[in-house]
Amino acid sequence: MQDYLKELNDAQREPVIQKDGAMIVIAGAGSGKTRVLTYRIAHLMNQGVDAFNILALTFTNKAAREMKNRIAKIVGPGEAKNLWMGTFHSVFARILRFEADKLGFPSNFTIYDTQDSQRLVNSIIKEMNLDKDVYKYKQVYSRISSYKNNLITVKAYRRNPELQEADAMAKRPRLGDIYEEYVNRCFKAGAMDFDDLLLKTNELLTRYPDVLAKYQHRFQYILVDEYQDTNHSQYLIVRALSDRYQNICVVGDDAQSIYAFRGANINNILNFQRDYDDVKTFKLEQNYRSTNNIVQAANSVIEKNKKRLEKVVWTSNTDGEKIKVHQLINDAEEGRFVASTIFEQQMQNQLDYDNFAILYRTNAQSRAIEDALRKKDMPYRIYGGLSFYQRKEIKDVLAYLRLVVNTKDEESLKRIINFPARGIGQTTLDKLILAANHYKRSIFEIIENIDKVDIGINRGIKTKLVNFNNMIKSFQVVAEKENAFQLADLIIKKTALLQEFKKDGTPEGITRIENLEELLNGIRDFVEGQEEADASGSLSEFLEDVALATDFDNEKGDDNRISLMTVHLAKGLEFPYVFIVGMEEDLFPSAMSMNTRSELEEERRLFYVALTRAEKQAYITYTMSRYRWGKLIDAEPSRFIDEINEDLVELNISNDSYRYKPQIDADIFGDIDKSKLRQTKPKNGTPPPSHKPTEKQLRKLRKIKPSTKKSATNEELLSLNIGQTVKHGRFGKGKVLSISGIGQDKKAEILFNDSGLKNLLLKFAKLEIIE
DNA sequence: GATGGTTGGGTTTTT
DNA sequence: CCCAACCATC
Repeated sequence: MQDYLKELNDAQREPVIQKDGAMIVIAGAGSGKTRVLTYRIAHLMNQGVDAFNILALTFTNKAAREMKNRIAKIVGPGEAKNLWMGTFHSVFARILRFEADKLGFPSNFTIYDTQDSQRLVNSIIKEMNLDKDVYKYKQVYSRISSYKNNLITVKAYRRNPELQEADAMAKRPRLGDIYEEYVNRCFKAGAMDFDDLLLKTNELLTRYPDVLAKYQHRFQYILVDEYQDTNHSQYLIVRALSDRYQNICVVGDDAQSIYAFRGANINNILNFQRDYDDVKTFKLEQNYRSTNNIVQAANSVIEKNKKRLEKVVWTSNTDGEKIKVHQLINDAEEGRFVASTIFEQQMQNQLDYDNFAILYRTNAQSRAIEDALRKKDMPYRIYGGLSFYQRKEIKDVLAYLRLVVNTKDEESLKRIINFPARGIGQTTLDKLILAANHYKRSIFEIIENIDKVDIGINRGIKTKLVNFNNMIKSFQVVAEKENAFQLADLIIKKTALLQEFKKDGTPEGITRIENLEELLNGIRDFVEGQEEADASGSLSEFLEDVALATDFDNEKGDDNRISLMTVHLAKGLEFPYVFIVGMEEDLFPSAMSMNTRSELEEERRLFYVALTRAEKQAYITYTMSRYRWGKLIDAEPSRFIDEINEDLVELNISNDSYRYKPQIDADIFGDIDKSKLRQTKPKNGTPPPSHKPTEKQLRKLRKIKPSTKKSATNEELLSLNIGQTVKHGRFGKGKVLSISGIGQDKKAEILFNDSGLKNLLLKFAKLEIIE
């Protein structure tokens, strides 16, 4: 029964069996943190704690789901079902729906995403006739967001002269007014933004002691993962809920705190000992994930940070390969290098593509990589970036659904009132908004009563508004008796959204149509899943799932693909082979994060996270120039590369790359893209910028040993015949069964005596021909 | 007054 | 490169 305890080392077991009280687990990268959390929960249940009384806050919903499945295997599926697990946002959104009336919100409140919020801020700035060059909506929004995350309500802001002065100094004295109007408008729209899900939870728990008591009693054991990335608002929620029983277990790693930009407060983890009585501290320092070289390289980097908790991560794993650093001429070459290296590794070692991850600092970098992978027909999946649900066509359909559920949802209404075009333009909309603000009603209520109010529009437009109203009303009737899938299907047909996208006929239009189909499938899956689970399957639940879904939540099971994502998204994940690309000054570390020491330290932690994702091998690449906003920009290697203990690095600066030589390997695959060639060719005869290696690089360069190849030459291998016997470094002796492909693409199916049947690309396979 | 084409300004990281 | 804002056209 308790066999699972044997699967833990001593350090891991201690926090698992420590049942009560406050405890913090400082868990180094790859030290089995998830395992500890999982087993701790299972162990609590085995000791008689009811699943209903356990709350586990994780970083992604996917992490929660996986943990739940693992727990179910130990304690049984029926029990595990009742666990409360999920992200802060999704857990408290659920609680807020239940208690919404206390805060004056409808229980089917809409969740505004960042775009909705920013658009609202933008229209408020316009309505207030403020200078849009001074009041930049994105900046204003991020200011509001940070107030909310620090629990500075409008009231608190008004009471705080320092903050007001700071905004006045930044020439934005009206920021408080915008903030106030924004909050009012969200309230009127029956909408909460991401930050509200935490802020309003705090409000709920503070204003209603009985509600607080209820949830304190309910959540007798609380666990928080990735505690280093909690912000003040989240911190206060955890404190409040755990205050009664003080059975709180937080897990985190200060070295992996990378979300300060969205309000995460590293002091939450640094000061945990002060916040609770009699805190037990545990440390997990043994890394099971990575080779010793990777662990030591990561250690040598993070050492440069001043603000750290005492902790030494070590491993008993083998040294493995060194960190391989490669310099490339530009971002296109970088993409090609990564693609062919993966291809080579994959063929040589017969690996699946899902062993590889490509990590970058900014989403924009994915493009060059994608191009390279697509050309070689290598399967990949991009996480994050513009997520599926943020795409225009998807948001359009969702806006209809959102409006049906909550007609007060102003942002959805604005989005679709004239899409597809039905002759209700900006001027009409402005008048509607004016009237809505004047009568203190929602825009939709004005439309409903368009006959009774005079807002200065002509008959023709009035008719159009009445038609719009009738259409939404008819959708509502359908929503009453049919499920979400049938409604969405009807909306797409009735509004002629499909035709709208069909008529442009461009490839983008076609993907949009495909996306709409995928959305419908997604809704159908949701509805069916809910029916199976005997859940209500309501439309608003679907919309909530969608609003809070991370990209990992839509994982399609058996994918064998290369993963592409930002370093931020890679936190908590691991891959045998990791490529960290774009390691350049101003990119990683980002140019925006080099002003203060603490910002730079966060970038360094980010690099630490990137390195420690790798199990077997980490590659780092940087370019000498890259396209940024369509312009070629000179680049310099990142300072972080130099910070890795140089004994653990293998620096590869090919001499070739100093001469201009595009398409190094394109001919191998016979797929030269001429448009790209033209693009990279130096214009008006100017030679590309020359880059001389720095002194330090040269020193490292000299250390690189020449590669010792004794395998057969390319030509010999390409003329390999069926029946010949060959020897491979890892697979041993084998016989060629068949040959496929032509030229450089030639592959051989080889039956190895010990390793079985393998399919090798001859170009890369280091084979010795025996006979 | 709505619509569609063009331009110009901004671009870190995410729930 | 992508989106908001502006301008000319119907």
